[in-house]
Formats: sequence, C-alpha cells, structure tokens
Amino acid sequence: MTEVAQRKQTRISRRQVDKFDARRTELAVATLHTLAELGYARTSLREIAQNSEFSHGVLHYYFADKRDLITEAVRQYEVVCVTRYDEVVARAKSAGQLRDEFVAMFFDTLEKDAILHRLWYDLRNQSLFDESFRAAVLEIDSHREAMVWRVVSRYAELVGGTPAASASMIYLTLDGIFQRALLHHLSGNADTVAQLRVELPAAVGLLVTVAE
Amino acid sequence: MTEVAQRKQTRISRRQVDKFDARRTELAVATLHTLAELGYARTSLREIAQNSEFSHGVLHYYFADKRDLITEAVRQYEVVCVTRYDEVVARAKSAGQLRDEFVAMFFDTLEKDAILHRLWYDLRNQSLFDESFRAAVLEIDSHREAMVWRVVSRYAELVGGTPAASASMIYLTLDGIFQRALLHHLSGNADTVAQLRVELPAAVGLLVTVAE
Amino acid sequence: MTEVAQRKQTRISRRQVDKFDARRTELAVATLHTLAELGYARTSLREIAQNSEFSHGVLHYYFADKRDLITEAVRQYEVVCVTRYDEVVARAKSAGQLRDEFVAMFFDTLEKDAILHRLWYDLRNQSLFDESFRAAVLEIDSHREAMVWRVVSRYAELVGGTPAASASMIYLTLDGIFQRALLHHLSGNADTVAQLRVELPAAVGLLVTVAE
Amino acid sequence: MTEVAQRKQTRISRRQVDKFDARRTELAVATLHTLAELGYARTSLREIAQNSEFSHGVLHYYFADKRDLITEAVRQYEVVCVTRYDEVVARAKSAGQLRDEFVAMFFDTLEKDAILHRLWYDLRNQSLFDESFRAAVLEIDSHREAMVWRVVSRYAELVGGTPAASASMIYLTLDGIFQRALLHHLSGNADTVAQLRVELPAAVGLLVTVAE
DNA sequence: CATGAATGAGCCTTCATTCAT
DNA sequence: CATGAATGAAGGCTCATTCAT
Repeated sequence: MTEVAQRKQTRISRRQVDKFDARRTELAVATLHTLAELGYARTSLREIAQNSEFSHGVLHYYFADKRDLITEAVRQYEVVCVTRYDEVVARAKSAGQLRDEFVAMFFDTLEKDAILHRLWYDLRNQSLFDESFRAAVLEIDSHREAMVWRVVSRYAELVGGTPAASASMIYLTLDGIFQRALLHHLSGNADTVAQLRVELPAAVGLLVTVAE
Repeated sequence: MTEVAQRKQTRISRRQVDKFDARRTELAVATLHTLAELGYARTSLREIAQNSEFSHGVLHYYFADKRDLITEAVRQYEVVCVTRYDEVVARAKSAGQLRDEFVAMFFDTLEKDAILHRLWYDLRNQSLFDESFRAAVLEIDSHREAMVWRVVSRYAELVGGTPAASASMIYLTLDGIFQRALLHHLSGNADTVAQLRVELPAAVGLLVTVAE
Repeated sequence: MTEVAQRKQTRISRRQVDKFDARRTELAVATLHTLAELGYARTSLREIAQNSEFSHGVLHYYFADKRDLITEAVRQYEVVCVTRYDEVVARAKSAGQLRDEFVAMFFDTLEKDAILHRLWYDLRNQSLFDESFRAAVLEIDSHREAMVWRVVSRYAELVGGTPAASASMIYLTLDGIFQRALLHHLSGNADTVAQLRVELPAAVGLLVTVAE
Repeated sequence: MTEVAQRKQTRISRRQVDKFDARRTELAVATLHTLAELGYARTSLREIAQNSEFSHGVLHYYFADKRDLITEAVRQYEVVCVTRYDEVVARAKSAGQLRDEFVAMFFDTLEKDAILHRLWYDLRNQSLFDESFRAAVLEIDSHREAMVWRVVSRYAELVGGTPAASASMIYLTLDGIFQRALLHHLSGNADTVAQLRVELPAAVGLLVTVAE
C-alpha cells in the first residue's frame, strides 16, 4: 500500500496533512518543468527526480503512481496559467483596453509559457486514450472555458452588446487559435503566429453582437 | 546504415523503388489500426507486427525507425479521412443540402472513425515535442485546411456570399469543434456532442457573410 | 549499531529489559497475522506496520532487521498453536476419547488456523536457505515433536501398549499428514482432506503396539 | 504480448516449435541451479541470467513471466530427481536388495542433490501462498507419490505381502522422513540424518504387511 | 522513545534495435 | 528479402533501512 493510500485510511493530524500536501505540491511543481520539457510519454520519474533535489523514491512516497503525479502536476499548470486573465478583466476600463490587453496576454503567455501550454495539450490528448486523466482534464477544460467566458462577456458588457455564441463555442474558437499559434510558434513559423495575432481582435469582435 | 538511408544513396531501378514504396505503404496501412487503438506512446512495433501478418523485423527493414513508420502511417490517415468531404462538395445542389450533408458527415466520421481521428490529434500533438513529425503534420494540416476551405467557399458561393474569415480561422474553428466533440464523444458525454451538433450549422453560418 | 545490538552491550536495569521484551512480544504478535496472510517473502515491514497500530519505524527500533522480527513472530506462533493438545491429553479418560479428540483438534486447527500453520511451514522452509532462522525453527520443531510424543505415549499408556516408533518418526508421520492436509485444504480439495481424516486414526493405531 | 503468448496464437512450423522449446528447456535447466542455490524469494531474473550465458532479456523472450520460468524450472527438477528410483525397482532381484538400494539412493540423493530438493520444498511451499504454482506442484507431487508407490508395492510383492497403508499415507511418511533428513542435513546435524537412515528400513517394513 | 520522511538498491518487465541465418 | 533470436537500456515500482525531529 502506498503512503498516499494509507493516508486515506488513517486519522492524521491537520498539521501533518498540511506538510504532506505542501510537499506534494512542491513535487508537482518541480515535476511540471521536466514534464513540460519532454512531454508525458518521454518523461520518466527518474528524470523528474534528477531535475529536482529529491530521489525518485520520494515521488513514490508522495504519489500513488505516475498518473497521480502527472495529474497533480497538470493541476499546478492550471494554477499557473489559467487564472491570469482575471486580472485583465478586473482592470479593464474600456472594451478597447480589454481587447488589447487580452490579445497582448494571449500572445505573451503563448510565447513565454509555450512549453507549459504544450504540456496541457499533451495531457488533454492523453485523456483521449487514458481514461484516468479524463476527470482532471475535463475539469480544467471547463475552468478554461469559464475563464474565456468571463473575458468575452465582460467585453460584451463594455461594448453594450451580448456574446454571439455559446460559452463552449467561444472557448473552442479561442482555444483553436491558441493551439494553432502554439504549433506554429514551436515550429518557428513566426509569420503564421503574427498573422493569427492580427486576426484575433476581429475574431473576438465576431464573437460579440453589438446591440443597436 | 539502415536500408532506408541506403536507398537514398544507391542507384536503384525505378521498378525496385516502386516495389519498395508499395511495401512501405502496405505496412503503414497495416500499422494504422493498431496505432489508432493504442496511440503513439503505447504502441510497440511488436504489437503492430503481431496484429498484422508481418514480422517485426520487416518493419525495421522498410522503415528507418519507429518515427519513420508512424509518420508514414499518419499519411495513410490522411488518405482515409481527409478527402471525404470532396464528394459532399461535388454533389451539393443547394446551400442547405451542402450544409446538412457536411454536418451529417462531420458527426458521422466523428463517431465511426473516432480512434483514427484521435490518432491524428495524437500525432499532431507529438509534433509539438518531436520535430521529426512536424513536416508531415504541417502538411496534412494544410490539406485539412484546404479541404474545409473548399466546403465553406462553395457554401458561400451557393448562398451568394463570401467567407467571413480567413481559411486558417475557419479551419481552426471547425477543427476546434471537431476536437471538442471527439473528446466528449470518447468520454461518453453524448449530450455535449449533441449540443455541438445543434450549434454547428449556426457556426458555419457565422463563417459566411451573405451579400445583400 | 542497532538498538537491539546495543542492548546486549549496555548495562541496563532489569525493569527496562522487561519492558523492552514486552514490547517486542507485543509487536511480534501484531506481526503474526499479516505475516500469516502473506507469507515471509511477500510481507513488507510497512505492510505489517500498517495493519497494526504501530509505525514501521518502531519495528526497526525493537528489531535488528526483518529476520529478527519474523523469528520472534514465529515464536509467537508456537505459543498460539503448539501447546493446545496438552489439554486433550490432560482430560482424556480413555484411549478412544484421546484418539477422537486428537483427530478432532487436528483437523479443527488445520482449518481454523490454516494460515498460521502455513506460515510455520513457510518459515521452516526459509530456514533451509537462511541460517538465521535455523535455531528458532529447530527449537520449535522439537517442541512440536515433544507435543506429539506426549499424545502418542499417553495413548499407548491408555491402551496398555507402547509407541511403535521413535518420537521423531512419529512426529514426522503426523506432521506429514498435517502438511499434506494443509496443502489440499488450501487448494480446495476437501475430498483429499476428508480422506486423510478417515486414515488418521488408523495411522495413529499403527504407531502404537498393543501389548498382548 | 509476450513471445510465449504469441506462439499460442500463431501457426508455426514444427521445427521452429522444437527449437523454441529446446531453448526454453535449456534456460529452465540453467535456472534450476541458481534457483536451487538461492530459493524462490531471493532469486532474481537478472541473477539467473548472469549465471547463464544469456542476457536477462532472453528470459522474458522465452517465458511469459517469472512464474512461468520457475514453473518450467521445477518441472526440470522432476525430470532430474523423481524418476531415478525406477531403475532401482527395475533391477531389484530380492526384497532385501530393493530395500537396501532404495535406502542408499534415498540418502545419496538427499546429500548430493540437497539444494535441488530444497528447491522442491520451497516451491511446494510457495504454492500454499501462490495459486499459480498449485497445478504444477500438485502434479509433481502425485508423480512422487506414484514413484514411491511403485517402490513399496514392488517391495511388498517381493516379500509376498501387501502395502499396509494407502499410497498417499506411504508417500507422506517417506516424504516426511526425507524432508526432516534434509533439514538436518543442511543444518549440519549429521547425527540426526544417520539416525533417520537407521530407522528408514524399519519404517519401510512397517508400511508393508507380510502375508502369513 | 516514536515517527515518518527520505534514500537508493534492486526487482520485473517492455521495447526499439541489431544481426545471423 | 524476411525472420525472429538476442540484446541491453530504460521504466515504474517496492522495500528495508537510516535518521532528523
């Protein structure tokens, strides 16, 4: 029985749980980097451990198995990458500002966190084959959708209009742009990325109907 | 030096090359099903060989390595899945018919060829990590984009309008819908798929501006 | 140097030694059940600790190593399983009663304590490979032999005869029956066990020569 | 899928099967020595491979898993150790000769093949815990029983009597003697072994009723 | 005293790849 | 050309043991 499984059965003090979870998170974050670099299929626990300050035994001590670790790691991705736009929404004074800052952040994180986003798509893809990732993936996906919805509905509000499509349709459109931009960014096709950057504002416009 | 590399240097008669390539294609096709079932990372060459009538040795004879085989296999995917819509375009007498048949085929292949499409996304994803897949992926991706463009521009023509967005924007939108539908189809969320089906025609509508 | 080894060298008060040994016994008893369930090779110290109310650290504190613990545990087996027949001997009023009650207890403990007996044979077997178990095994074995001897010689007395074979021969015969019955009991061959039950009284008879 | 599993599905020429099986047997025999030396629990496949002229990969090529290999190895034990007494039976001209040669071979193999016999008891013991060994163990056990029966019934014939107990009772008695002798032989108690040697002929005598 | 975090050797297994036949 | 025997690196995981707290 793993340490993790054991914890589910034993009554343990709050402080210990906190420490345990803190270390889990720490390890998941450390994992995130190696994982993002190599992708799910190519990342071994040993490699992860080597890039951290711990032995690989520790990973097995804190996580039931590889999937458990990876799932936790991708949850950290969410923390790192998904909630960022909320600040943009919060400080937007006008539709134009919101749109511009959104576009700026969109392409900023695309480039700066490229490998992290790549990991996200990798994991979402794994979930097509591996049921055990589904729940976490679907959950994060819905958070991303909600995130995008907050941006677009706020935008609609600022222009005095309404979103022109459902949340899921809006999400998949923007996610589609992001995914494509990521592929071309990683392929070194800066032109294609630039092109998408030009088209993004218009796309956002299409997604909102301005009341007359 | 591998057989494959060797062939590039040696003077070999045309007929031999043809035979060699025919065999490669045959093997790639045989590979496709196993690969689609398990995904790139989980598929071993032995497994492929076992599910076919070939020995695994022959795979190494005709392909430089695993990547070479997989790349060739995914090209076969294209042959199987990408060109289908052309028939729909060819026989469409009206915008309504085109739209309806397109939607029908879209969700038909989504369900019938789910694992093949899943493989495509898997490989496109691998290309984010593995440069050696990039060229093939980008090529197929552009074919898919062109395919979608043929559908949408023909539709625009039939309604007497013009496409409302660039080819790449239209492609990524429809591909985004497909990808999302696939995830939920494989997750067993028939409701979400049904919802997307309802929304697809409107999305197609959005992509075309009707001239007044 | 381990705690255990250290204790052998340090001058320590009698009371402390008693407490230490009491704890060892307590831990060994707690060990017994898990050990019996899984067998020597498959039992980890963590598993033992998890099935008890102790931490696995404490096991290392009280025992030099795994062998030390297991050896102590199997001594507890003796306490639990070996001395039982003495009551049968004590209350037997006639040869028939002794024989019947012996047979009854023989097959009763065979079924009720099957996994404990299985552990005994496991450990006796380990001792063929691992010298460190030998002393304990040989000692317990001799206790079992003496136990059997008490039964058979009392039986001989009651029928007015004498044992027909040496203590060791008698022991190994009855132990052989037990071992075989255990194997078939655990294999689910109730028939074979029943057959052995039928044959046991005759075997006991063979082991005693009735004076004329 | 392992090579072994594959073979069960594929039609393969007789010659190839023979070669494959020959190598399996060869490896099983090579395994037997390491296994006998260390015992089941302590023997790793790498160790086995190191003591052979093959890589450990080969073991996985020819055997589905560790159990498969060990089971095959113990079958080789049977070939090596179980059928020997048949020669004794075949050449026995008189009861005395049979008895003496039997006793001689009994203690000869006890000492010469001690570690092999130890392995047998180890495996029989494992079968108490691990169901997957049961079938093979029970089968070999029945061969041993039949072997012993051939000796004893031939002996009875030569003295003009009949066996005094069932085959299984006779087997377990002699096996009990052997097991005990083995334990004491390996423990270095030559005295106890010698004692058992003295008692064995009488025990054989007890197992046969001489007609009057 | 007791705990449990951390280690690292070692285990079984998978698999791409090589190469003799 | 084709086969499949053989290799050995690498992976996920277990576990006895150590040791700071």
